[in-house]
Amino acid sequence: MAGRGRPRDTGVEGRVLAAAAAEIRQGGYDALSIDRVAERAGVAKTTLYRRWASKAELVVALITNLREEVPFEPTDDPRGDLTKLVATITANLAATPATLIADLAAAAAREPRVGESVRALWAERHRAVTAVVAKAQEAGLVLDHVSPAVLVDQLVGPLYYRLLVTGEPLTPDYARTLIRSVLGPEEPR
Amino acid sequence: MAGRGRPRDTGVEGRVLAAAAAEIRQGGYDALSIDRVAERAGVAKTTLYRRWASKAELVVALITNLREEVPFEPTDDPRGDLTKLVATITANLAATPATLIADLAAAAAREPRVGESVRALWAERHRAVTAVVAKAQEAGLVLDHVSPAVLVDQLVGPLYYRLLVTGEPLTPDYARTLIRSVLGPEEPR
DNA sequence: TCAATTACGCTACTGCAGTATCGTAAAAGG
DNA sequence: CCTTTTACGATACTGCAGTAGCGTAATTGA
Repeated sequence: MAGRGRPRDTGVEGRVLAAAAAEIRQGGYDALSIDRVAERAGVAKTTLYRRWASKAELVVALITNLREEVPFEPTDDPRGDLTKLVATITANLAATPATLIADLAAAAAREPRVGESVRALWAERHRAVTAVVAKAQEAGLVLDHVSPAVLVDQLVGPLYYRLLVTGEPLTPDYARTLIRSVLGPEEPR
Repeated sequence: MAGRGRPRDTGVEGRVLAAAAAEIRQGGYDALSIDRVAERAGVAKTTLYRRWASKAELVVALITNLREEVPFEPTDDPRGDLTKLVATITANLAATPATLIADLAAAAAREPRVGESVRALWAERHRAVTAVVAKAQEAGLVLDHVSPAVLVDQLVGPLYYRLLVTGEPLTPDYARTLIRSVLGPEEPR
């Protein structure tokens, strides 16, 4: 398995990601300078580019790395599940600087590889939301003519729309409003 | 009105915008280089920066300039109006390179002034959609508990979500699906 | 005519992402 | 031991956005 030549320094990746994390925490995407990260990690810039093809790919790797997957356990209350999921996504987005999301989206649009990575980041959550929506539909909470995939877009899309386009705040209340708009007002049991 | 010193060269703005338009048409936001635009317009780079504070502001001015306002005339068929509006927005977005939208969103997140300009660009359309949605609600096509503003987000947000996040295509069919999802299947008269 | 004021062009600069080149270090295989 | 192979560090470079400084052109007011 190990090739012929000099082996890769296994410490590089960790040191670079740590340095990058420290830099991006204070100042977002722009403030992260490849030169500074390399110096901070004690690594040559060229070595850094041997691991990640671009700044965007480094940032995606960084986020993938930081991200702790919170596995979602569906209960038998689809409405509650959906509310919780959307609230979590809203809170995560609200806690992330808009510039970071926007810059990643821009990089994703430019570089196909980054696009794939970003989509892979969201795939799991997207699946979770879709599953819960489908379950809600089975439970009769959603009209039959609605496609679950489209409904997911109509729940999550507005969050990005607010964050990236209108600039309106992402509040927990807005998340609840989105759910209500789709599922109707809550009925007392 | 005219100040004391040397008057501004009134031709600069037009020449720069024309040069910028020519550059951005082939290659998008990235390919637009301020240096090249300045040279092409026969204008010093510093003069260019005296008119627009950043590349993003120049691009916003460019788009504002190119944009021909298609005034929307509402009929007495809210569903038809809404379908038409969303279809138009979808077609416009689909025809615009994703990188341009994403880069503008990124610039808007970074520079407040650009954010205002971008939002001003969309304000008119946003108002038009909101008005039609409100009319649809009066006509009984939308349930009462739904807020028009939120419904607009749920119609337009998914378009940006697809364009910037999931990368899925923006087809006319998708626009129709969005409408159906919100207003229900079309009822034959 | 002359000073003040404002705009312009020009040159030079910083910091940035990304690339190319080259010498050298560390491993494997002969 | 020696060659091959791969990784690394260092330096230097390009093109970019944006800024600073300066000399000069064009206008107004005295």
